[in-house]
Amino acid sequence: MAISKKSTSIQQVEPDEKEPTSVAGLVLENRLGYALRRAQLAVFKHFNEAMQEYEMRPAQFSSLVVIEGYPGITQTTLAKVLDIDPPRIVSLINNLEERGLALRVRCKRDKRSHGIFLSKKGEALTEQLKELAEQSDINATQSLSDTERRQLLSLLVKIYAPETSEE
Amino acid sequence: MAISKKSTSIQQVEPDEKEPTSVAGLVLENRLGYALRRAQLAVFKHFNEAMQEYEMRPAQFSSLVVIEGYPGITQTTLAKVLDIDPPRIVSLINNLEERGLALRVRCKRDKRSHGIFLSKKGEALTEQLKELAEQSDINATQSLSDTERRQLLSLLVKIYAPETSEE
DNA sequence: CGAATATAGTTATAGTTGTTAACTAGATGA
DNA sequence: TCATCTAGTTAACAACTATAACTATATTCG
Repeated sequence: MAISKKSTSIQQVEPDEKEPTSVAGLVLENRLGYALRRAQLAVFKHFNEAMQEYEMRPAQFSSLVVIEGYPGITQTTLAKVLDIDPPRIVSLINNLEERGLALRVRCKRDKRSHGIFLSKKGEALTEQLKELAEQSDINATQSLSDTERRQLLSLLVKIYAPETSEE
Repeated sequence: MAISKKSTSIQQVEPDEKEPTSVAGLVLENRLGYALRRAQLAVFKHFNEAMQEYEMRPAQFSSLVVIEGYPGITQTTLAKVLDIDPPRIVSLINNLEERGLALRVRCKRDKRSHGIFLSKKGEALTEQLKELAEQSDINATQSLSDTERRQLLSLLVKIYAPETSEE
């Protein structure tokens, strides 16, 4: 229950003596959304450090992985798979193309659309970065056992893609 | 393994016939960072919809909850607890203060610092929103059982605050 | 056929967030 | 007292996301 203090009429009050430094004991600790956000930021921090020398952002890496798995995928489909808006795909692919990692190939049948492919260089880099990313995930979750990590992954997939996780 | 296609020399290629619409079967499905991000976005989406009529953003709500738990907390400490930068706190508290939900009280002992308190209105709203938030989390994770939800929360806390979760 | 409609990709824009540097007022300690 | 430190603030800026609108092609259907 809230601590009643007639807050609105207080003029001069000492800040609380206890100086908390974590969310321990607060309702926040029981909020799934908050915990997800904090955990996500912690894991991304590791990822970004691991990828720093490759100048690879999370969304760029995800794109590489999807393109590797579906060579020739169109930009629209890539946007659907990654659940991001089409305009974001443009600069994403521009960037990968400028760096010689991916390339657009105009589709013969439907000249509006492009198939996206990885270059040899892109394929090689993707292979390399996938291992880095996996290691980064493990480092970021060292307080978890392998079993716990697998459990966590399975629970998360159930949340964001409930239909595909029922196999 | 990557499908070899001599990508760099291709001029005209049909996009793949299969049109994937999810990350099912891809390496992405095994990436903890990606799964965390997608799940977090999904849960936040529910939260934002639930809070829409109150114009309450995640960080504002988190602040309310922490202030409720530690009345008189200073802005610096709040920043530490929420793990955000001090400049962000300023506009956050400004907003809550403008809306009559919280108030700064200059500390007698150290006139540089402010204790932050909830107003009566802020306390009442926080109580109300906490219930909304909990319901929103449950709605966002309907594919999870209560046990799974508790498991997930405990795993997440282990990641972002490993020391406090060992009790 | 050809006009209306729809789609893929793009551009431009702006709102929102997070980051950094620097400033002010007050505190601390030699 | 002077130098240094800290709490809070301001301002500038980089990054991300969302929206609207434009182009070029494709499709539908009278």
